[in-house]
Amino acid sequence: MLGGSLSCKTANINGTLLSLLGKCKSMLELKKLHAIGIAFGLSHEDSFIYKILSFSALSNSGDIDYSYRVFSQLSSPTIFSWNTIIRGYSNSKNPIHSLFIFLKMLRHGVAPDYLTYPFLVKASARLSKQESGVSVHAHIVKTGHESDRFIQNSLIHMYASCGNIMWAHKVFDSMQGKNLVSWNSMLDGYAKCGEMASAQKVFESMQERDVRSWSSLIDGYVKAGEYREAMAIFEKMRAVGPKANEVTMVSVLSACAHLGALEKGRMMHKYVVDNCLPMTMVLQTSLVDMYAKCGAIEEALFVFRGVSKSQTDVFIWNAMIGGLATHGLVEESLKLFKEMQMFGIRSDEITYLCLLAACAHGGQVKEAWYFFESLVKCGMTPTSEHYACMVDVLARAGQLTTAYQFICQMPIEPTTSILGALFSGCINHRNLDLAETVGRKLIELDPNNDGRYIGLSNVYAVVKRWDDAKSMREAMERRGVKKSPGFSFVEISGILHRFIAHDKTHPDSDETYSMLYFVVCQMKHGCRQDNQEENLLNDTSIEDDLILF
DNA sequence: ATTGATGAAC
Repeated sequence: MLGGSLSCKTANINGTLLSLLGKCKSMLELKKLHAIGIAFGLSHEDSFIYKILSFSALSNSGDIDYSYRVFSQLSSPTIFSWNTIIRGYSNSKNPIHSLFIFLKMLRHGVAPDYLTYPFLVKASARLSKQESGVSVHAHIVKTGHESDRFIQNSLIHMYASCGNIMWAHKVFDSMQGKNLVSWNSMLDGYAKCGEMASAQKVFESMQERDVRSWSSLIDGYVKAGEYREAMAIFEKMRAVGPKANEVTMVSVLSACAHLGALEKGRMMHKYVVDNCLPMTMVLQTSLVDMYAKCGAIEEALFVFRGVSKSQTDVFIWNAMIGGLATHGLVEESLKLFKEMQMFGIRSDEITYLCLLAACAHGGQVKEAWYFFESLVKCGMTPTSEHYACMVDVLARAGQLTTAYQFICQMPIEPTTSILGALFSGCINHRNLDLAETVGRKLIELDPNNDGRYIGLSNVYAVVKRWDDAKSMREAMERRGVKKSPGFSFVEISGILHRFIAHDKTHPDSDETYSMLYFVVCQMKHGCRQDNQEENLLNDTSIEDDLILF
């Protein structure tokens, strides 16, 4: 009788705690409720433990490691508890832990069920670890779960994420009753691998398309560098497709950024606001990046300043620091770096790359050395890009010998970007002997890059070694290296204009070229517009410059 | 209780 009344009281407390846990918002609250539960002897009550596990493993404000500590104290966890932990880790920063827990589970003699596998496959996908994905797949076959639609969909995605489109397709083809997720996973797989013709085909054969189908296609075009196509698909989506969401807009903004399409970018920003799309951190980063890349650094700063700094991550700081750096606002970018440290945001390799780029733009050699050294001091390993940036700093500043020595004592083999930076420096500072050595090495390393032959040929042309210049062009032709024309875009009143080097087909071509001469002339002499052509014709050094740049 | 998407530097 007495036991009965006690357990009745516990049941009441349990009920109250369960409903409070349902409204829980933070780990702090959860821990308080957990403590109360333990005090009232509920630490072995299944429903109570499940709530604790699920919140800490799955909610956005959760803490999977806390969840795991609670889990470890259970003497014989149910399959639900195992799955919760595996699921939590599959979404975490360390998806590999899902696989460790899976092993533990097998050793405990607990059989995974149809819900365990999608999480394990997802963990492998997020790790891009095909080997582990295949092991999990083998378990799936062995335990007879091969025809589960959720499992098949996650397998398609996993193989596609690992770059194995063939196997993704095999699973897809074997499926009975494909649904939208199956089609989207296949489409996204092709888009991620840059096989846009196939992605487009899948997209067109789909019976039904949702916002993810459209977003995957747009993002595929963006990743493939086909920004105009991406924008065209977005316009089509606006006309006949579902409403875009914040993920779609991230890809679209990236396309605008690469095109330098400021007006379009502003319109996309307006689209986000007008449609009340959630202003996520990722979206804000894309906006900052878009404005910075389109030359609207003030607007980039405006968006950046509007972000509540308590929620920032390293991405948005890097975008802003990098944006300021490319705008030549070196002081500001270094100041922002200090601010970032004040907010306790840990800088990473990319931050240092941005800082080194800033130094390259501002000619700050001393600061560059400082950053390069602190990168190493912070326990990071400089990548070839860091070396390339450092060489760029030295080469731009004319310290060609130092740059050369720096390259010689690197622990890695010089890449083409490292030597390319030195090569440009040699040309800019007219060290044509070193330019020749480096240029020849570059061609040896990268015989299919047309720019290297042309660059070296131009060097010979400047020193009037016409035969050598010619032989460079011939070597290029002999090896079948295709000349890819340089081009750029400029956006005027929302219309994108493309300029190809030496192309004169644009209706305003004459005017453009006369402006170009004017600008070059001004840079050279600060001369006035009325005698520009005369000046230009009389000055052969301008021709040298036009050849070299 | 399950599956599918997005950001920074070159």
